[in-house]
Amino acid sequence: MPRARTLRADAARNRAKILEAANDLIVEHGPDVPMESIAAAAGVAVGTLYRHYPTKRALVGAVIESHFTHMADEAEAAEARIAAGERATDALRSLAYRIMDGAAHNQAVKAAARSMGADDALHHGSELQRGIDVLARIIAAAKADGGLRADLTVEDLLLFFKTVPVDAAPAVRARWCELMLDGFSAGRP
Amino acid sequence: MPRARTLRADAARNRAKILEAANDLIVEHGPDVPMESIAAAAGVAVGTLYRHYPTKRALVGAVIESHFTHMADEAEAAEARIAAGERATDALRSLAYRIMDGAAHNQAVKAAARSMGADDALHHGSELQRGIDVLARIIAAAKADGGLRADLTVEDLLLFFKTVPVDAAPAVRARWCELMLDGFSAGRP
DNA sequence: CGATAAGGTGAATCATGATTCATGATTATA
DNA sequence: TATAATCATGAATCATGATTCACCTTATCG
Repeated sequence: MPRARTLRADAARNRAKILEAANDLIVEHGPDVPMESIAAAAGVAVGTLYRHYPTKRALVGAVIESHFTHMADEAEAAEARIAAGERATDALRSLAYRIMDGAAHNQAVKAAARSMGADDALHHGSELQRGIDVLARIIAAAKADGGLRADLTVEDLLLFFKTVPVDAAPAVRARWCELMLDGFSAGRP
Repeated sequence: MPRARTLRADAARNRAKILEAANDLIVEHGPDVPMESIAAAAGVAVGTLYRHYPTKRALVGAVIESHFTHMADEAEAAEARIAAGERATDALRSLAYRIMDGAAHNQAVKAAARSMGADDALHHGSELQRGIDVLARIIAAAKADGGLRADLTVEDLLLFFKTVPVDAAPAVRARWCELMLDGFSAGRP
């Protein structure tokens, strides 16, 4: 998705560095990282931030979107493994674990978004939708092989990702994931 | 728990109004409600806030503590019902639903705490501990009557309360609770 | 190699919000 | 009721952080 037309080489480089720095700092220091800090971390001046992203909200939105991209890719990879013969339920399970860390990060960024204005008004572009679509197919497949409770929906999965304990230690997070997935599995209604 | 000595009547009244206003506003408008707003909602001037709570953090801490008190009370009530003959597993289940809304609120306030400095350094006084102790006894009882997976711990429950989807609609929250509790029940390991 | 438009810089501006403090009420006693 | 503590008030102070803009740099292309 190139801009109007070719972006100058250095500009493209800076844009990437900014996005990365924004992600890192927001994840690590929470919603209130100053734009100045992000600029410093990216090795540019504030003005440059604003050339690429007109407001802080826009920057945060871009970071979120990049997470959705990552998650959607992860989901597609899982789907590919299913196509290659892996049991859908197992693929979903490992996908959940894989996405978890990404989701944890995403939540941190979402918090940033919330602490500003419209939290959900932020893009929610096609990337999220792409991920949701894939997820729906995987869920259907997992139900078909009998590993998932029949009433589980994509929304449930999304809720799962939404409630990932962001600040918990990895071990705690894994335990949480285990409990949650057990609630998802067939056996109960 | 009286202060140094008797608090002037009007002062006590204000103190209560402030705590209530702080709770309401933080829950509704998020971590960044200005002290001015809280003061206005409580019907006092900012200076009065500061007479009762030396910093914003202190105020938020007090609000959190009051939530812990509420939750601990709720847990004790559940324990009483068990003593009165209710099945422990059922009591735990309904307790979870009961605490959920309170926890949702509490999370909002915790977010406020986090957005400032030390999030866990805030009190965590005896009220939290009281609740934890009761919870532990209820869990033991529920395991005894065979309704709970054997490896469930108090920490798991705490994690559950910690991850309540704060901003979700009540129906969504209920669904989430159902899924989670199914993960807690006996049947899986 | 220039010319030039695209890109970068960072001090200055502007807004918001926590916290303080000199001054004016109220409540609780003697 | 008179007086001393206690409280309450809110404008002023101070700090922080987003955003802008007039002025330099440099990539790109003939």
